[in-house]
Amino acid sequence: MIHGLPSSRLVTRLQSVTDVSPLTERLIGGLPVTVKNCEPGEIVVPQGGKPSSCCLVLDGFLARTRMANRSERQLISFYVPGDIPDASTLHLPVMDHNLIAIGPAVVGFISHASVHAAMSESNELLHALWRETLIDAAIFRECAVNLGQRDGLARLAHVVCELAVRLAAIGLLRNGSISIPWTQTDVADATGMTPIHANRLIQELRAKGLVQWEARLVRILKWKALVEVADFSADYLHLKNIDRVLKPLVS
Amino acid sequence: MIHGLPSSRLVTRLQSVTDVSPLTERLIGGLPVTVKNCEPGEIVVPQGGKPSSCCLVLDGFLARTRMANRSERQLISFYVPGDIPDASTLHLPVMDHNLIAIGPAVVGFISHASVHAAMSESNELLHALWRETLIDAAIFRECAVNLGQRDGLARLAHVVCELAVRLAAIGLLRNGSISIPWTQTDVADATGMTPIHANRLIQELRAKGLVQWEARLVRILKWKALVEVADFSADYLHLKNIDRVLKPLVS
DNA sequence: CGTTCTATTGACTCGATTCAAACTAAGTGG
DNA sequence: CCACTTAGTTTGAATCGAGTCAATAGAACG
Repeated sequence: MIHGLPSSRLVTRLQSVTDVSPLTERLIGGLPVTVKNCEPGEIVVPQGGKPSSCCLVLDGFLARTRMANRSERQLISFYVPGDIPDASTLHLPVMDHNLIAIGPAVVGFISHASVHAAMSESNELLHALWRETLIDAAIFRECAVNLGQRDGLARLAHVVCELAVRLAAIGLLRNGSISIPWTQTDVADATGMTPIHANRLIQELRAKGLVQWEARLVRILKWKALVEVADFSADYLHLKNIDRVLKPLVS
Repeated sequence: MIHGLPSSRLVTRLQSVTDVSPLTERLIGGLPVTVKNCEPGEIVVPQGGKPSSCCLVLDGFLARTRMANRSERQLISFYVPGDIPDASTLHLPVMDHNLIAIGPAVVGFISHASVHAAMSESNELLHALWRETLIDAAIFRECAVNLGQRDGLARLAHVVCELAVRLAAIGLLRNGSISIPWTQTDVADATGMTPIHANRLIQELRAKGLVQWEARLVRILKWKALVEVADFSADYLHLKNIDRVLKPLVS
């Protein structure tokens, strides 16, 4: 459930990176949002489409996917509440990838026109949204490093670490657990391996006592050891107060 | 050698994506540029640094690299003349990766202050630079798809295809060849494999008659077949007049 | 003219995929 | 309420791509 204005999710997210002025917060609060419930697996914004609005994740998770060889799906990044995964359509009309719902999700659509209008009133908002797209890009880069240089177990652990930190940053980490309704096939597509192999590596993480991974709830048991296995550093997420964000994980 | 103003490289690049108004062109021409020659392998902009200027590639090639496991280097993307690889520093102060020179390169530094000043005079320029960072992000995404889903030969072919199209788009493709002073180790780091394996796959591309790969000159012999092997589509580069760009390659 | 960097080749090993199949959980409809 | 379907997870065995180790050959450079 979403309390208060849908757009408060966005404010929370922006505040995890930088301070937000009252003016900008008011402008965001004034944005007209069309809320939509999405089915698990639903294509929220399709590749090849030319959307005239941006989509803001309000609840649940989205993911960015692109096909290779007409059948292999690479999952490039996950999106959590407060993220605007298709902010790129403000300046690149055609989507070159899909945005899909991982499990049931709630999104809000905000027309490009109203976003542009708000940005013209607040330079801070403009820079904040640009910055969001840049952090998104940093996540893609880390995804490339992950897929190109780390072995299977590290890739898997890295995805868990990133999601944990991003959820912690917006206050959605519960009991040191991330609750995301992904299937092992989703995990496999995110880590560039087969579902069979993903399954075996999940078992290995469990056997090492690093995580508790039951159904779709992943509880982090040994954060430092997991970070070590994952070769994870949160620098690329460009969060402010990173120590405070990590505190509930380190314990 | 660079003819005319150094910044004309940037105008050429921007024009490959969208039209550029005379005002914006004039503003770009008025940007103060500090030119610097870079040694092969030199770190042009270091990870962890907080640059106060943007760097514009004038001649030669840069590459974006990030380390994994304290020793493995992933090469995420190449930069060609006209690109501004660190435009992200306009809004994210800390570099989370390195920019290095592939072979000798010439870059121009433009202070953040003067870029911001120019953007405040031309909304078009602001949107164009934002768009540049978004296309950069699209290249990272494709890099992730490449590393995660394609086999070695396809990854290698894909890197060649992308560079060929990007060079063609700014008129730097000569005789259907790309002339880039990379080592096979650079190629290996870009494709997520060992130099030994990169060498074997380069030989395979040669054996299939797709490319002529001698020293650091890669001539494309069979574009369509190479695209087929690479599973390449230029959509993610968001170029205008893509057919005209591809013409010298298809022949 | 030796030193260093780069390219190439061969043999061996191992991680990851493929193929095949069993098992669990959750719906669905008769 | 129970067969039946479907989606997801788990296990095993065989194969193959890619990495490692080792060594040589060539090119570039001071």
